[in-house]
Amino acid sequence: MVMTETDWITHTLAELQQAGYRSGGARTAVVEQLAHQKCCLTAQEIFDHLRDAGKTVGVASVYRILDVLTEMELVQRVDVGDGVSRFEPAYPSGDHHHHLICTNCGGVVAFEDVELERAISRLSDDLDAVIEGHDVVLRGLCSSCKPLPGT
Amino acid sequence: MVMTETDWITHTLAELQQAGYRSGGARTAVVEQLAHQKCCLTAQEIFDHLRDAGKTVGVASVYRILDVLTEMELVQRVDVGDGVSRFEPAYPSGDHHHHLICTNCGGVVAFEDVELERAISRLSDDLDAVIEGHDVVLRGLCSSCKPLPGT
DNA sequence: TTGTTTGCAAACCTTTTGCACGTTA
DNA sequence: TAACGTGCAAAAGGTTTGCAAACAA
Repeated sequence: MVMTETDWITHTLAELQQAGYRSGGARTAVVEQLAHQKCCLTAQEIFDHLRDAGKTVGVASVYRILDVLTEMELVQRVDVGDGVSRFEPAYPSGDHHHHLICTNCGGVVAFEDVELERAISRLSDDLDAVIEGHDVVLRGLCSSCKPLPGT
Repeated sequence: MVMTETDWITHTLAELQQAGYRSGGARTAVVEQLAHQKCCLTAQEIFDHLRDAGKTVGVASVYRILDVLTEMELVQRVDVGDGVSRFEPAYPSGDHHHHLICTNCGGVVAFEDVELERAISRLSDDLDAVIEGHDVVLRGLCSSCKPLPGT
């Protein structure tokens, strides 16, 4: 069963309410914005999009809201190493993915891989640790930027 | 064959010279500091250590030097997602490792895993991309912080 | 009414840049 | 001597905090 954008919005707002948060315009706006662009949004990007849409939301609010959402694991923070945090909806089941950052065009490509996940979960035994989460970031040339074969 | 700290210092300074860089006090100091603490040093930490050791090195120089070293792949930049870049010596052969960040004590544990590397290198085919590098960051409880079994 | 949410502006922190001076080859 | 390396201070991002006004329950 796949969770749609709308489902995620509903689910997220419900979780917030259940956790005792009151509903507020800024929070709803940020949640909706996140839902619409599934992958890797900068706080600044969210802020800009909201402003373009005519909603007056302070940057600070965006950060505060992202903080709450990340804390509650409703949103996943993605760090690709350029000093800016990105955020994307965390779907409760499945849909666990990682990112390839193109060193040429700067684009972000999402991917998922079962073998990779398997290798990581095996690690908790080897490391004698409790793994709560993980991030994998690949750097390289995306399919559009990679040289053609034979050239 | 294992490269020692001293080897790495020699190797790094030689590479710099070969690349046309002149020798300078700050650069040597940073290289030595990096060699002594193999894992994950913050620019600020390097700066502090050097200052404690009585060497007057500007923060800017530390950043500039780390930049050159990273560019030349003599140093590896490690980003664990807390908004601060860390740096560690990059040993030319083998010694490729990743990090577990303890969510309790903030400690950094290095580890390496063949399966993980294998899964990642397989990905370049699946993704139709040229993978140049990768980072894996695990978050969880390190062996000292994890709850005892049965409690 | 009471405490939360929010926008604004200022503060913060890490990193970068400008520039004059010291150093290396 | 000419160009590079360095330290200092200022600037430049991204993110956080303080606070008073707006708002939900």
